[in-house]
Amino acid sequence: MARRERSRLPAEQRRGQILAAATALVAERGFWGLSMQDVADACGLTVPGLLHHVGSKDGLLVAVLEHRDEEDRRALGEPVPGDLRELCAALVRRNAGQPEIVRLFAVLAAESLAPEHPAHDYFAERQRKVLGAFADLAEPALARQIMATMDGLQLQWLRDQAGTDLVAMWEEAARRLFAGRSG
Amino acid sequence: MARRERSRLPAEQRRGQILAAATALVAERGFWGLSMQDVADACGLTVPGLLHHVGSKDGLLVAVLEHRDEEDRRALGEPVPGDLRELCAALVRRNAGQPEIVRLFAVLAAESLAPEHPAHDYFAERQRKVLGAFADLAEPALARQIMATMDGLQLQWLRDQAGTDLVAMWEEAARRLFAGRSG
DNA sequence: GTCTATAGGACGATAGAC
DNA sequence: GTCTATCGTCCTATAGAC
Repeated sequence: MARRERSRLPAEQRRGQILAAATALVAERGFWGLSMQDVADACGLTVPGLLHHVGSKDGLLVAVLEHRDEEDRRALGEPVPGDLRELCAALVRRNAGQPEIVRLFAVLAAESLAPEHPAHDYFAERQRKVLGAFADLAEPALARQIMATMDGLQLQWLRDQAGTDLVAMWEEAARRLFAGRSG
Repeated sequence: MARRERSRLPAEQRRGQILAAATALVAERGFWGLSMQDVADACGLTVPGLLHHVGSKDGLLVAVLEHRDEEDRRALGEPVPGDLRELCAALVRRNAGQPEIVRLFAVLAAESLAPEHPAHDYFAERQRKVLGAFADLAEPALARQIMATMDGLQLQWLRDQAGTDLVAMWEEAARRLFAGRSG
């Protein structure tokens, strides 16, 4: 009866492991389809062991999203372009290198349209922020269209990842979006 | 012990009732989050009663999607515009009147990115068809951008349905998309 | 920090009666 | 066409030992 060897890790390190595993599984199944058992297995933990760290299933999702926000703040610690076209290009280049994260957000963004979804408020606020940031650099309608184009192209790209290049698709789209402007 | 009055319906009528209930619940929760119990309750049936009609949970999803395709074929029985800009405007006007259906597709489109999702192949094929149809009337890159814009604007619209007008958002976007053309 | 044990349900599906 | 009864599995969460 060989039982899986379990190691005792420092809390911070274990937390990182849990968030990585949960990110992958939420991207794959969404939140409704996520099972705490699967997350625990992926970490070599039992379910109560997992719950010790995150409190509840909802707590796990919150932790994943907060962790992403931290990473984003760190990555954009680089000088943020004041030019909207360059800012978008930077965002797209970054996303093209982390399809799993893009998928996490794509799946949760759709799932969380339901008002009682635990990430509903998070994504409502996120949309408000992104549109606001873009609208500081362009007219509001263009801001909406830019956000829509990025989201839509990402979905296409995730669906047939074989033969598509997200960055190239965006460059081509940007040419039309920014046609009547300086950049 | 008051038990819910249950009626015995002709199969075809019952099927319509089931598909309507399932459409609403899948739009709300996605496929992973859908419970056969909830569908059965909404129809005044027990779960085995429901399964008699749809075979399995996967079978129910297939039936919902096939039913949508039929409805779409019927609705576009109208003369289909040969002009891409007019075709898109017609699609958007139609979608603006049925947010629940738009949400059904938005949620399933994201969820089905996972290869083992029961609707994965359906949505891969759907993207192929839509891009193909658009590309018959415009260059391929523009076709991608148009589809992306429609999908992305719909997500924004579903998220803050309070104060946004899908048709107006699209018209504004179309002006930029079709800027260098005849229409 | 992680475990065992367990509570207490919900799940999808089947068998067989009516 | 719908039911009751039931199976076997999965689920989140808690209590308490180590």
